[in-house]
Amino acid sequence: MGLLPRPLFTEPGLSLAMIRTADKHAKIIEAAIRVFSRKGFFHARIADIAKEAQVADGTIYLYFNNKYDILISLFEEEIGKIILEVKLLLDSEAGDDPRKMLRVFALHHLQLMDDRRELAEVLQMELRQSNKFMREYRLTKFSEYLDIISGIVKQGQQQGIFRPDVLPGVFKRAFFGALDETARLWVLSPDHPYSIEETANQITDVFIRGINTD
Amino acid sequence: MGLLPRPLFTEPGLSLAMIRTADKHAKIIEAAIRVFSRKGFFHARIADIAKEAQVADGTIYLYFNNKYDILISLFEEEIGKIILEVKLLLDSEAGDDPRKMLRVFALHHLQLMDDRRELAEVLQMELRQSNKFMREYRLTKFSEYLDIISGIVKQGQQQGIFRPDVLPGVFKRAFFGALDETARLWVLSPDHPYSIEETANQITDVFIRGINTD
Amino acid sequence: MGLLPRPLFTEPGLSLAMIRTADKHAKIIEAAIRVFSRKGFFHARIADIAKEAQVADGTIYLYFNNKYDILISLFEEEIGKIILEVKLLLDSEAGDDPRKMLRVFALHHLQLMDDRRELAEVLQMELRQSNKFMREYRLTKFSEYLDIISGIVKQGQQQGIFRPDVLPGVFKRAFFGALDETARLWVLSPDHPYSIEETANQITDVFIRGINTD
Amino acid sequence: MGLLPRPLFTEPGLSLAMIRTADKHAKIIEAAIRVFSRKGFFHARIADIAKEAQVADGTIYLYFNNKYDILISLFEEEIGKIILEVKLLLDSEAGDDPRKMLRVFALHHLQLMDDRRELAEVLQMELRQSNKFMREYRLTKFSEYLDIISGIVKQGQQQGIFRPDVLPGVFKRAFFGALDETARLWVLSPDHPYSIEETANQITDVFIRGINTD
DNA sequence: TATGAATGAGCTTTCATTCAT
DNA sequence: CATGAATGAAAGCTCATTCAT
Repeated sequence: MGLLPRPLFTEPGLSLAMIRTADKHAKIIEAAIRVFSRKGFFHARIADIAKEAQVADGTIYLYFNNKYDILISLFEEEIGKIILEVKLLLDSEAGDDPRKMLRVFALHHLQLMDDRRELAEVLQMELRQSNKFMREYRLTKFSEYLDIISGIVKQGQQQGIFRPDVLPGVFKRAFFGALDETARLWVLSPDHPYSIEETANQITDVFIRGINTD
Repeated sequence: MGLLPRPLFTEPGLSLAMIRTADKHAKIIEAAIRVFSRKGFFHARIADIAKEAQVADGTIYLYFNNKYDILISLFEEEIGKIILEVKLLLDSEAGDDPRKMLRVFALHHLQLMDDRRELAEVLQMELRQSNKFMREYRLTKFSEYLDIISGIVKQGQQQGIFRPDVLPGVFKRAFFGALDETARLWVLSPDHPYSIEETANQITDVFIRGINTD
Repeated sequence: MGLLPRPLFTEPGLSLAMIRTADKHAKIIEAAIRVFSRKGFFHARIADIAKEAQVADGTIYLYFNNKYDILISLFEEEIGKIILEVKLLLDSEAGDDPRKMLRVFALHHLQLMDDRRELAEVLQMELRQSNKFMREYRLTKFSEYLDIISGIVKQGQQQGIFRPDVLPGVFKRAFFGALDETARLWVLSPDHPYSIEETANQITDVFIRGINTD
Repeated sequence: MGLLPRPLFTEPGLSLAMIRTADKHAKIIEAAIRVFSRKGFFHARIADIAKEAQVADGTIYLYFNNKYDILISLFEEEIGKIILEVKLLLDSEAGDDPRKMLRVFALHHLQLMDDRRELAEVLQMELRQSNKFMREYRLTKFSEYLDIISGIVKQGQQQGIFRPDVLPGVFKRAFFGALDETARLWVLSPDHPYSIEETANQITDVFIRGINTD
């Protein structure tokens, strides 16, 4: 018995059970993204998600309180990951140039919406409803995402390259709205007439010209 | 029965019955706007709408095929009215100046979203879902609304005052998205930090600078 | 049209619709008694009651708020009827003699439990649980029923034929408990070894001797 | 493995394992009494009982076949203990006087219902249902408990101090019912208006006068 | 023995839609 | 045209029980 192979090294505080748990939580979220994108939140049945995740219906309730909780968790976790990604990208590719930063942000957002079509669809379709009907959940991650944009604007204004009379709180919504409405087209009709880079540049060009001091 | 009073004169093609019918149709649409804005489409019950419209549940099915049909009709009719309004306004207030036209469009859109809060909420929350789940209905009116913007852009490009490399099909979505995301803030938190005019100008300024030739 | 027969006289405030409604309410209560007696409240499904009452599942919710509400209504209504019955009987058969009254009460209670076996079973099995878990409902009718007994005792004490040191509030529970536990035997094993009259007399004899002054 | 310490001496037929087993069996029963009294049998979850007993859910199934089995075991074991107690008490305190015996029985029953409120509640609420739905289990202990009363009556009749025409089988139910319905009041509203002794005496007085020859 | 994650059958309740009046 | 009582399909969620470890 002592001869049975045992792991020589175990990550401290990360048991097999925890791995499995994390595994199932993730599996359910991923399944939910697929199902929600296919049928929408309201038409999606718990049974659909369970089937897609290859678990029993009841298992879902070991990881989430209810159907809404799946949606909210999905939002917060996925947007959380996106925030990390885009921040990393801004650091590594945009230097200290706010114009470059807007460009990077726009390209990343559109690329993401294109690459992860199913997630995009869920965000596009369900985020608005949720804000209204699940007030208890604040969708804090989403705010955080928008605040990256206003942060860039403020930085540009401090550097004197963005017009100081532009309100960052208004700009962030306008910029995000412009990108998101554009991406929405792709969700509805998957083949885009222009390339992602082209579209991202078009939009960023307008906004940068619009906000530049000169 | 023959003795019952009948209208001696009838507008051709518009009988009393039709007026009454139109009356109830409108009453139900208005009720639906209020109920959908309060509870969202999925949580709204036909019984809620019937109560709000002061008709019996069954009466609704004399004017609409089903619950979805109410939503679609609501979209098409209300957006139809908005299109008429904004076109009239563009004619009367913007002359032939595309810059002025964008300004008028933006102000009108935001003012509308502010004035008709309940309608705004329904459009904000339900339009996206519907696009996906009711493909049979094309939401043609919505496309028509967006095309007003691209029309303005094209006109400006022909006049040589807007940069020719801006794609009108991209611009229309960006501009609408910027306005709509901004208006969405008000739906969620009714008191706006800045005035509507201020906000409309901020956004239009950015876009006009962004698209201007020079 | 004026020649169509119309009811010449209509009971004020009792429309056809109201009769139908009362009808269905009663049908559901009766069905519930049968189903609850057969399977017990917890094992009884709404679908069972609906089937037994020959209505759709949903119809039940037009008349009752939920499953508990059926049980509570059943209690209050049936015990209400029993109270009326026994009061009438006491008036007509017991004169002013409290001893006779106890006898009438006992016989009536046991006879009822024997005649309406299904109702008896429901009261026997569910009344106790309900008192505990549905505190919001006070089971006021049941208290009223018990108070008939204490009323008789008080009357007997005023007339000087019952011992004044007997507490009516204790006696009422003891007397009712004695009768009800006895009746419970019949619910469990339907064939009684002794006749109802014999049993009723046995019990009443003991209690009357026990409470008589002399 | 053979080197593991083993008890050098074992009580015949009572190994350490059996003691541990008995231990857990008892712990679960005690937990079940608390949980059933709090929530009722149907609303109580196995998980609740497991938590209360500080064992895992699955462990319960090592000691009981199913949820019903816990309830039945609880009944039989607890009533078994009560029978032993009351028989001991009758021997030690009532001598050969059947009147005294009834008095002792009544006081003991009421005192028990007052002292062990949680057990009382479970017996009050669940015993009746169980009789109906778990026919396979005969609740033999409960019959045995009632038969103590009829035994006393028979003894009194043999001694000529109780009226011979009273049927012991009827009397036992009446007496028990009277006591139990009285105790039920306490379960529902914990503060009793009269002392236990007073109440026990009131009831026994009535029954003894009622059954005495004279 | 002991554990507790996983299972999936089961049921109350809701509500869009129908239709007899 | 108008009514609203009746319908019954549909689904979220619970929890007793199992079983791999």
